[in-house]
Amino acid sequence: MLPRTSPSARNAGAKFPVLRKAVPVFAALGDETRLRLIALLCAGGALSITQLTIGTDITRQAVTKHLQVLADAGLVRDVRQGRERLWEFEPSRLDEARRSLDTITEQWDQALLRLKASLEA
Amino acid sequence: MLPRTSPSARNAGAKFPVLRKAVPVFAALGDETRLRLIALLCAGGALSITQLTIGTDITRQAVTKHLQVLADAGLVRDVRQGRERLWEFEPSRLDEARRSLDTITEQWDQALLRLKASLEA
DNA sequence: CCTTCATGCAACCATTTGATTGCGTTTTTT
DNA sequence: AAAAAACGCAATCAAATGGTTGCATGAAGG
Repeated sequence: MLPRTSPSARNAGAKFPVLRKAVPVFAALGDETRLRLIALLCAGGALSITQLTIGTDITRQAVTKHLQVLADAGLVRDVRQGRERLWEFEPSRLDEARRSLDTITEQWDQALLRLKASLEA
Repeated sequence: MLPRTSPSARNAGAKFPVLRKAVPVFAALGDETRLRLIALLCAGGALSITQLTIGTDITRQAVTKHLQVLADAGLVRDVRQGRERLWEFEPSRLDEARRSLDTITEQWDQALLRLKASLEA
């Protein structure tokens, strides 16, 4: 394996810095519990940990950890208010993620166009 | 914890079946190696496992496993050709994922509008 | 035929992840 | 001041994940 001739690996790797940045966001969204949290915060404004725990079958600490993952990905933000800690949705990173998907789709469409052109030539 | 009164948990859970379907797709995209594979297949057409391994610092078997994850998420498809197994990008699930992000953003925008309306009232 | 190239399969390993329990701290509330 | 509510921290644990090595298989090519 690993032949020294590299047929079609064209400088791949440092090719998509934008995509790279979206990795933690996708990872954070790739969990049912976390997607549910996002959906809740997105529709219901700022909610506390206790409120977000209600209706789930996991503990408050588990919810806390998921919120931390979402916060690390920049998808939510916490606001301390008295003895409560309210969490709210932060849409900017999600927009970036969607633009990443757009980029991939564009690459794909352009590849299809090139293929089509080469067939017609 | 877990007070029996459920303040703002409004029937959450079975509320977003569409989002639920996107979970494995996001999970598959939430890895740098796999995003790189997607980008390669997206730009370069069908490639073999050996070709996809070139330029990486991981083994062929590791690449195989990542391809399997992508295939389970419906993001890639394999086509056997002689002794080679070519992998190609499959755009439909990615489109679904983008629509999921759109749904979340729409929910958010509507929530903002409701908030604005309630403030003006 | 025999070699080579591309892949498949299985065992194995370290780390990460999702979740728990127990206890301590900080605000409210009475 | 004392009780309760909301939360933080740390230890712990099982399962999933990402990766490896070793060997078997299957198709091309000389």
